[in-house]
Amino acid sequence: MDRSEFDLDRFTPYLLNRVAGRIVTAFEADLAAQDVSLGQWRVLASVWHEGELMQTEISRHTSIDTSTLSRMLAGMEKRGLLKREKSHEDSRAVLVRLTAKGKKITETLIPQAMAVEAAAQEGLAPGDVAKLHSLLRRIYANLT
Amino acid sequence: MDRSEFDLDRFTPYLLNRVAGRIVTAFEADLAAQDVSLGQWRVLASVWHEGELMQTEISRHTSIDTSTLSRMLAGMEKRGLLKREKSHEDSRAVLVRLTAKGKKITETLIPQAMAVEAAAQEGLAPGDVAKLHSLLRRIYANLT
DNA sequence: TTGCTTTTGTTGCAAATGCAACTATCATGG
DNA sequence: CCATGATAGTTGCATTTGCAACAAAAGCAA
Repeated sequence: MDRSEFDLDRFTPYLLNRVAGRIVTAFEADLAAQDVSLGQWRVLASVWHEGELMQTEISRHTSIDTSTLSRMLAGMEKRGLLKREKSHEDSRAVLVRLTAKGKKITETLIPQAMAVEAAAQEGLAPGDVAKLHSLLRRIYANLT
Repeated sequence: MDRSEFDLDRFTPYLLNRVAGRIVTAFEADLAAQDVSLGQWRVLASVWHEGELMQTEISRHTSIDTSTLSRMLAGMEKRGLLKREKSHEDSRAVLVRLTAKGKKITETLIPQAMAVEAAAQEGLAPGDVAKLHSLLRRIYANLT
């Protein structure tokens, strides 16, 4: 097989992964300042955004395995970032909600995350961000 | 803070991560068929593409920590996928090269990876892929 | 109702991960 | 040349991860 037939620099998954890695790196200091791991941040952002979520839904939003999530949420609850309580409609399910402390930390991190996003998108032409989002959503849908 | 000020569905890092996760999922069966982990695939693809790489360079390409990589490469070498030999120019460095077996497995996976990419990009207008790559490269450069 | 399947969440356990500490080598400034 | 700092790689060790196996609850079909 010839090398030119597979150029990593034109391979979408590679480019995506590379960018995602850089974004994480750029955000790591902010996370560390709040003593929050990347996974925990994703949980906080998801629950903050949705208001209330079952663990399975968090898992789908964050791609974190449910077993990992179970233990991660236990730790976050012990630390007082969120609380878990059994759902009334489905007594298998556990509903996760942020505490005031969890909200506060999340709302500290959100503007910092948006600053990283802004830095990442600096210099893009008007409409480029919308185009990027549109393409990413289409790709996501294609793989569903 | 108002919920509308931070919409995950318009947050670039979230969209990127979501897409990356789907791509990985779509490729997992192919990887499992070769008994290759995601990290190992990234190593194989990088070394195949470059021909020969130092471990540090592999780490930069794949975002895999050097300590993890050290052990991962040892395992891959034991399995016969690659070989490591000391560099002559810099005797600290270890040069990694694929064996015939490693090349063969990689060249089995490459077309499968490209098929996943093609499925992901299905229905995109002409020029959209180039536009996507261009945006991703710009974002990457912004965070360097 | 009963039996079978699916879904939600937790835990055991082995493997993977990543930070520190360390060695060895190279680069640079006096 | 030597001294200092930077870089490449490995290993120790504690934590994290994720696959299996499991329990409990819900859904569904007959």
